[in-house]
Amino acid sequence: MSIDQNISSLRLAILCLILKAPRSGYQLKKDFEETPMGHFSSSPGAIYPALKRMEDDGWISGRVDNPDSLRPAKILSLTDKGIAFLKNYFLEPIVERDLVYRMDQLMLRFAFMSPLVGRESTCAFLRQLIEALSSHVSSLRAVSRELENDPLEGVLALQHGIESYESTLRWAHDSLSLLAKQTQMQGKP
Amino acid sequence: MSIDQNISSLRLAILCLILKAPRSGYQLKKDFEETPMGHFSSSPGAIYPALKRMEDDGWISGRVDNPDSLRPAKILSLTDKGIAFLKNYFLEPIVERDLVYRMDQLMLRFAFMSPLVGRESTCAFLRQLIEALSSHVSSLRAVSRELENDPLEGVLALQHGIESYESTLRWAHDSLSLLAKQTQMQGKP
DNA sequence: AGCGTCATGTAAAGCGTTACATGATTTT
DNA sequence: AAAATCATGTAACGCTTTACATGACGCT
Repeated sequence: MSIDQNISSLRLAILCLILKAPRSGYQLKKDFEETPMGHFSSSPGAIYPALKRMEDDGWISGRVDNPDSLRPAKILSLTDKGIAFLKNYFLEPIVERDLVYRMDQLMLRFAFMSPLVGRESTCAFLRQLIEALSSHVSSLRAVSRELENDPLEGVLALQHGIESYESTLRWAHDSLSLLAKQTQMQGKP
Repeated sequence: MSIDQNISSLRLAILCLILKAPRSGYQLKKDFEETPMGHFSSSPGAIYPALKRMEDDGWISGRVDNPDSLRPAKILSLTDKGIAFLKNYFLEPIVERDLVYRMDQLMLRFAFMSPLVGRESTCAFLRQLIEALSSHVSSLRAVSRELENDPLEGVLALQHGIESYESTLRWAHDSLSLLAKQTQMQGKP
């Protein structure tokens, strides 16, 4: 079903950034070091090989800017294939696996999807997220109830997980209201 | 300073589980599949090599249970060296890096440290965590304030990060009160 | 003259994922 | 009799980390 079974978070973060605006490997490195996207940590030994592989895959292509300059930078842009990939990726349904293993990728999707697939799809994404989170929290609570004679610290650690998902759930509700309101206002100026 | 620069989450999770009670590779696999520790996902191709490496490092050692049985299981226990490693690891100070890149490891520490280093140290751990989280949230809020003309979705994604840390902060406060109360009560029966 | 930054990479080693392999036992 | 479970692993591949390497430019 899903076109990409697995894309690494680093690859996705890179694609998202050069979707927003084409840039060089060095600029990507800076972005990861200096912005709140920091936890897609990255050394040149991760970024440059990743760029090469994605160029080989035909998702991005580099063009040397200012070839005469003595310090030429290779500016990377998405190819049509790369754009198509991202579009498909952004529109995939959310499954429980995503919540547990790939929350970071869900947040990347949310932060970067609107320009490519529209605000409507972003709202749909949030509605799916709310659905998935609600059901996941319920099942975690069920597990928690069965842990009554486990060590207190273990129960509390699970409690932390539950509260994190609940916090994300509240955030999704709030963000959805905000986006929905803004989208309406854009419709009626 | 820090004795272990980097231990993988899988290695740490395995050590914690066999600290709680010695067990086989297969049992570890089951634990990761069936308990809320699920996100230390794991296939045999991850667990068995990790066990082998940790045996080579001298942290754990295996003893075949029921050697006569046709289905012998190799039960792994911590060595003295492994226990010493874990003890040191549990007592390391919390740094901002841990919050951003290794929250899962912090939760493992919390869940499993008490039997080895005592409730007092666990409370100290929570106090450090509260300290680190407070300061991290402040700095994220400062970043957020500078993002006023960025796309709404980007700002909201950062907001999600902030709220997650705040939720963890609330949890740490609550857990500390609970543990402190319980520890007191154990003192005066 | 030296240090920091721009800019791109390579090499080695370890870790994780997916898939495959084996063989006995228990359940349906 | 077939399927699931117990129990342990290996092989190939890709990704990440750490460290190293190169060279030009800009500031002090």
